[in-house]
Amino acid sequence: MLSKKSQYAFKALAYLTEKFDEGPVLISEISRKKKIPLKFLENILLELKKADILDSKKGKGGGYFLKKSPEKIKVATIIRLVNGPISMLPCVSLYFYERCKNCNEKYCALHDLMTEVRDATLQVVENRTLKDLLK
Amino acid sequence: MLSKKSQYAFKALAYLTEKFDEGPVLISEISRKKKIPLKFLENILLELKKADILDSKKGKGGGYFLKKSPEKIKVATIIRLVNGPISMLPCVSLYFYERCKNCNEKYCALHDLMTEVRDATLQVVENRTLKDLLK
DNA sequence: TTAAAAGTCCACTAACTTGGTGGGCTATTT
DNA sequence: AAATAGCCCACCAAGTTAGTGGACTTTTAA
Repeated sequence: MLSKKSQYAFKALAYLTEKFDEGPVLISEISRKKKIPLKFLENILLELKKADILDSKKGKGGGYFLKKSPEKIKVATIIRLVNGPISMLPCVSLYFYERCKNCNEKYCALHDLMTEVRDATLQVVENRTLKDLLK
Repeated sequence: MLSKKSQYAFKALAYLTEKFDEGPVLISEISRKKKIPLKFLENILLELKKADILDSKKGKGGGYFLKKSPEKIKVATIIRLVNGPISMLPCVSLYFYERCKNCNEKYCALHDLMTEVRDATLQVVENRTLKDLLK
């Protein structure tokens, strides 16, 4: 399951996607409109900024905004960033790979099955962007 | 990600699938062969028994065994039982559904996207059984 | 030049989950 | 009755999640 943090991140990003042409948006505005605890949202947006998804401006007229256009930001990227691995096992993860002890990957049926699951999931999240979060 | 508990459960079930025709298998044997902490495994097997996946016999010659034949036990069932929801959001879960506040399901794009992910995942795990964990 | 606006950073916390462990009890077989 | 093997209860340490509080820095505009 996605953490609440991830859900907040998606809500905030959807909002910033809506407002993409309107310049910086206040944290407090996002917090109010999307009902996300202000300080928690602050942390989330900062993290997204450090990951080069968002940029910000300080002082009057400041706020947060998407660094790239919404159709260039994949849903998969956001999940990995805020939520962590998409795969069900470390040994089938592309971005968070860890070798599994007591399981020879070459002959492990669970490994193969979870690779299929991973690919089915990626088929969706790698081909959807923030733009698809709008209707 | 699947918890260690889930990974242990799958390893144990794979072992019991191998030994399906050979009568009850000792917890201690599974623990030894699959390198799963004994007491932890005890809890897991008991839980699987209570969920009607396994059955057991006490006393000499006792142990655990699959209650149904391996090809009748779906991977999806085990995941839901030991790990929890397969969906990424409660509001798209079939077995652990919870309404989401601040998100009108009728018009929520994230909801739709996560429904797609869910279906892609189910396509795999609903159509594989314990038998497929063997090679 | 200074006050207000707005993001940045650090540190702390309560509650929950995960991955166990220990010890005794109960049922079954020989 | 003794040995075997699962059942059950309760507890624990470490990590994660979902926050909160407070001070600091940068930018803008009066």
